Amino acid sequence: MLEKSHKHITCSTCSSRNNSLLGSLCSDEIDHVNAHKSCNYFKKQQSLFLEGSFPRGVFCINQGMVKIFQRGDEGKEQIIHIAKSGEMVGFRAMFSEEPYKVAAETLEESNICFIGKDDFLNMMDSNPVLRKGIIKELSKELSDRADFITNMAQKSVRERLAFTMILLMDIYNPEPINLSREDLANFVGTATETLIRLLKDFKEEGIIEVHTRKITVLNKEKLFSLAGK
Amino acid sequence: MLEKSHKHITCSTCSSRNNSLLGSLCSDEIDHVNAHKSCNYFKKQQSLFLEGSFPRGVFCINQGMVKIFQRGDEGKEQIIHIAKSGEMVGFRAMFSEEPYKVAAETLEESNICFIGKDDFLNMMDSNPVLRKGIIKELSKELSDRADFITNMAQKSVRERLAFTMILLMDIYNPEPINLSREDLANFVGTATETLIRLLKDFKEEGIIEVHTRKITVLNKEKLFSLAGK
DNA sequence: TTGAAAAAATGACCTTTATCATATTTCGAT
DNA sequence: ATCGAAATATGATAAAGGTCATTTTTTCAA
Repeated sequence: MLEKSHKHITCSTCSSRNNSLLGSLCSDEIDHVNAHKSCNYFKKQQSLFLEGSFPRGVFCINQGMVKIFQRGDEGKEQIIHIAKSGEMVGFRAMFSEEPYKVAAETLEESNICFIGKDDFLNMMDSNPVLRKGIIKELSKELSDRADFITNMAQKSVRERLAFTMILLMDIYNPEPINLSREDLANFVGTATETLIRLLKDFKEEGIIEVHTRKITVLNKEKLFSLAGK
Repeated sequence: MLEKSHKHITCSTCSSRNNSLLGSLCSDEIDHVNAHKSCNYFKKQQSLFLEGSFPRGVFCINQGMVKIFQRGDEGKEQIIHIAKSGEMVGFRAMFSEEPYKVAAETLEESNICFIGKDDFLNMMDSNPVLRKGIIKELSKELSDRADFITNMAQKSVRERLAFTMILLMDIYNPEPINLSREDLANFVGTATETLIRLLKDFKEEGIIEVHTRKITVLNKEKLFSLAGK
């Protein structure tokens, strides 16, 4: 259920919170966040923050999908991550006290809450569980990005597409993957034309099924063996 | 001055500590670390930890260089980072409570201290400045890796080599860059032969000067413009 | 419902870079 | 100082994937 207005989403009953970094908050803290946050409805392709801007707080995805990306020299996007319900985005640069090096934009209409920087940092100071959760999250993402780099450096586009589809399958599960060809190409790190050709191959090999933008994985095992994992 | 034995290196007088994450420690804490750490002399190409092993503490580089890398499917290394004096390595996976996804190995003979996991985690609990420093460091590295990914995805090998040389120049400064062609190739993410050919080009264009393994940058500006930054 | 614009698909071509083979130089142990 | 092994260098070739041009399909607003 998507709230189309700016209606308030109550943290204490937010189903996305349980498996999020804020799952550890006690009811007092939840109430405090609830009182200090703002809730917003985002249209498709609406920006949360831009490369170069300064972090003013964190975004908490109640419902929807957000792409985190960088723009390369010729304006081509490189998607670094796709965040879904329950994830928080925008806090990395907040800690490093630097302007954002990445941008964030919704991939579909979304309900996203915003917690101000000070509120969030205070919570981190007073809540060791939250703090540990965040440190753990940052560390995990560092690992993921190391894998990403190694994949980029050593794998063919075909292998990377297989790898990316496995990631996306988990993110979109149980729905089919739903991304434009261009976004998909920008996640895999290839030209849109090349991506389209490879999708056709995968389709012909019975690995996936495609209905316009919606991609369903039919043969997960084959995908794993292609990705070389 | 390199200690070739296992002689103790005293934290309170360690010159590498000032600009390190441990710079914020008070003298009591320093004494505690000093009493609980171990110091080791590492030969060239000696391993600190392997991919797949479980973190037991953190390594603190007093003197020397350490490469952090992953091994791809065909055994080819992808270097993710090169750490120098003052840097700490091995703590990322410690937080994420997972086995190491990267390995660490000295590039030259080094003096490296080791602080056990419990000692380190206790320090983090009791020292907010250290904690903030670590969170900031993790966040910065996440940014750096986003840049790394975008570079890999969108830039030519030549551009990436320029970018990598700028990084290495800062790491090795004021010494010349001193890496095997293979390590250099594994950092840039290319084949060793391709790297050698590009080095030759850079040499002919007067951008660098090469004496066997030692590479000196002659034209930093050109390097910047090549790297597209 | 339709028409224009955006997205997806296809084809032809060409550049970049990997791979394999081999020669040359440098290094390190005796 | 010398020999053998490892590292570096170079050449030839092939393949992967990018680019540009064009067509087809889909989407979305009037």
